[in-house]
Amino acid sequence: MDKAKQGTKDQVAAINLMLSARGHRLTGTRTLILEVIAAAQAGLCAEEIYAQARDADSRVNLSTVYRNLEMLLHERLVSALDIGGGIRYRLLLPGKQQHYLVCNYCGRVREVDLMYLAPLREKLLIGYNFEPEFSGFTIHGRCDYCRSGGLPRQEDFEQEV
Amino acid sequence: MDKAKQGTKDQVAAINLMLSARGHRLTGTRTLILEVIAAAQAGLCAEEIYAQARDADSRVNLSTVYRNLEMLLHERLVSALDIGGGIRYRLLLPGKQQHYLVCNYCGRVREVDLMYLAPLREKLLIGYNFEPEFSGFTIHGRCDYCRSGGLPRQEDFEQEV
DNA sequence: AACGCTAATGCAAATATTCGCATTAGCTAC
DNA sequence: GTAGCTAATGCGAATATTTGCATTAGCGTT
Repeated sequence: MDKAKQGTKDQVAAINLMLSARGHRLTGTRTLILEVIAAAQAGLCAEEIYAQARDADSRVNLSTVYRNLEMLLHERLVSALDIGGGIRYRLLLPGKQQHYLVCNYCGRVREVDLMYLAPLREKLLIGYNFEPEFSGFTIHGRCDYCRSGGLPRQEDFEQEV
Repeated sequence: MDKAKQGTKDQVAAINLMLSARGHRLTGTRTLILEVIAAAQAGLCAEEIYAQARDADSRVNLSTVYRNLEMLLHERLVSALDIGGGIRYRLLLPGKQQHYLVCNYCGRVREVDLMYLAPLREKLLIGYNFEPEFSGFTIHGRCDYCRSGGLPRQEDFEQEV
């Protein structure tokens, strides 16, 4: 087994532990779905996850994929990001939190350092006793490029995130 | 004509001006859809907007409603908020920006004062030359009630926002 | 007022997502 | 290891949302 595959397996094992601790059952289909998401470099849409999982086990059903994605989102183990062209899901591992700046004009996406969000967290805690869960958090706006005279409102710009 | 209706008409006229200035055409269907959204107290889902617009003109089509909602979101004239039970749309007027704290555990929603977000805006501008557009912005997390021992993970809690 | 360009519409069909329900299979307790 | 409970699954059907395309109708120009 190559290294990448082993890394995927390890990640999935870790997630399964977490799911089990939170009262979810570890099923074959669920593990399969997790493996597909963990192995992917970029974010995958529901249909892609379904297609790849079905390659491994033809009985896998699309609605099960959707149900698992919903659960994994709720447990904050995957993130969902829509920058046009549908929602794409990716693994959200502890220690490697993901926060995005998404440009409304050209679609470019970049990550924000958590440090930018930390003070907001403190203030929301103090002001509202509200504890934000920033995993997979996205902020929309106008990016450097578009503010600096880049082509405005260029649609359908996509990039690997 | 009663006062509320006049207020709605005024809002729609203001929005139409803005749309026109941005190169959109002012059509009957579009104005109808705007009137429905402006008249509503709470947020409406696409289907509700469709139903009400169709009452006024039976030829209105659901896909036109979706296309207008997409455009209005893009122009930041309406906000979309999903707290379970589907996406609900509402008017987003200048001077009355809306930013929400949404609890992931009980579903409660409350508004955040823009003042909490202002420093983040400054820092994103300085650090990334990124200008956030916070209209209709939502932050998910765990609310006061749920942090203070409220029933955890109570689903399907809904309230007027 | 008529003309031309094309955004916007309505309609139908294609996709995407959710739901109800009978069945299966993890997990716990014995 | 087996029995029982019920979360999770697969399947089909119901909704929700998007898309392609021919037609209509704003709006600027003449």
